[in-house]
Amino acid sequence: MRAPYGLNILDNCLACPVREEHLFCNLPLPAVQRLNDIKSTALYPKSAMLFIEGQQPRGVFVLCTGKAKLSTCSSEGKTIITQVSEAGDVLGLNATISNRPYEVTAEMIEAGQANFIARDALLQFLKEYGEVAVRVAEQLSHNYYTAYEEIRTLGLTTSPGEKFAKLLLSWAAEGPGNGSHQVRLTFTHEEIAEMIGTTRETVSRLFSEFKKKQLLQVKGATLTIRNKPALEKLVHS
Amino acid sequence: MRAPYGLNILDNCLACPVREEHLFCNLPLPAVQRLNDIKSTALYPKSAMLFIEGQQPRGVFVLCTGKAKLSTCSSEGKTIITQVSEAGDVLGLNATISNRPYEVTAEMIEAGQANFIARDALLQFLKEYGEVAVRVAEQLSHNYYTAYEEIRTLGLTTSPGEKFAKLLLSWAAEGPGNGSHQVRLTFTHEEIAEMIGTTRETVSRLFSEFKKKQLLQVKGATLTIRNKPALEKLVHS
DNA sequence: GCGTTTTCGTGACCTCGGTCACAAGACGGT
DNA sequence: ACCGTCTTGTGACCGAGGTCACGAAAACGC
Repeated sequence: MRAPYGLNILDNCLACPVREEHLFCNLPLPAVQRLNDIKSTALYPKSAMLFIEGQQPRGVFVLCTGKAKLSTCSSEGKTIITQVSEAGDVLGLNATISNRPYEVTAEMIEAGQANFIARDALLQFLKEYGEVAVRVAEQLSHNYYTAYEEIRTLGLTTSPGEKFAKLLLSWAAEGPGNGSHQVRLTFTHEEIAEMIGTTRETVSRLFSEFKKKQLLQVKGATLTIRNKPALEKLVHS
Repeated sequence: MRAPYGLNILDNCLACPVREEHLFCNLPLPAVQRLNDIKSTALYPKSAMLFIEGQQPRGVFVLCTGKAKLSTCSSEGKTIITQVSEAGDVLGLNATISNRPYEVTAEMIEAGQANFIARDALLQFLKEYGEVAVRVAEQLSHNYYTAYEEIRTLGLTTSPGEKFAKLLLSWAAEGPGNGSHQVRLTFTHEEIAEMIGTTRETVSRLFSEFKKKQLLQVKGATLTIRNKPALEKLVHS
């Protein structure tokens, strides 16, 4: 099936080749079948908002392809990006389960497909399939861990330099090969600043500084980490 | 039943007068009965550690009375207190569900009773009683919200003054009467500093400053908030 | 191609809050 | 009452990083 944004759409969860890699989708067949019935599939372009902080929860989005950034902002307009979600992540789960407003805004930063499951349908689904409830608990627990990692970064790391090094290492870790030193740089300095809670200028200066120290190299959109041990040392120095 | 630390122990969950007020304990009777069988009750003095960051999860602690602080610390020894738990809270749930090391240290700051449920028994319990799994999901979701609030505080609030004001208001909110302006001050400046991610000296100065500005008053262990609107204004200024 | 908008680099300045140091209370044990 | 330990108050210093300002470079639209 052809679709906009130069992407293919996959309507049938049962035919998803990577289903079993994803915590939430890796369910017994009958459950997947039911899931397939209650979800609605759509493609979202870059910059599309799946939901916005403060909205009443309509349901969850299972990200099938593409990437989304989760952010929250203060009344004065300061924004932090708390997470970048990838394929397999379930967005809006906490809000939907507890029926509280979405605590973040989810915006696509790379076009992709997401399957929406309305709140009522999800709750019914949980009741019918006990194993799904357990899976949801696991997913929530996982989300909590991610949030906790964020707290540790924000609360225990003092200098922007340290946070920046931490971020670079996390990119390297999730890259292909699991220890790759090459990363595609898809964020603006502004966005990076929002991830580590500092200003654009400081991020710019950090890039200069790290380049000068031979810690990294940037060519076009490719970032190469040249001295991983040094970065690691920076983190818990 | 009499017990040490000048406290009474309550062995029987069914006889707990406040059971229904607590998210996790407010279960159907058969489930409570089962819960009562698998838990083991103990009293903990002030400074007792329920579990320590990094330990393999043994199980969860349901706090019945008393208070516990949850904290995490960096390799360099910097510590942040992420939460102060009270009666009804379930500690160590995330680690236990996902079988990852406890992400925080739980230390009693006020002596009290806690019911321990071993991991195996808890998982078995969840399987047998579907409604408990849902309750666990709700609890996890609630934990997540708390964590998120922490992230917002750490990430979006710039000045220590603002965080301090926020903390004071949160104390006022959870005090008796829900809008009480009188709070018992049970923390040292050092601990407060760890809650808002600053230094002891800064907390001391903030107290002086806020007293001078007539925002609050301290007499013995009683803290009185004298100008709540001004504090609120400080928070999202 | 060219004009517009977004993103990036860098210098100058200055404030806030961290660090160090030391003294004064508070509290508890004997 | 005396002494040791823990907690609190405050001054002096200083440096990292936020803010402002401006120009260069890159990306985008047509």
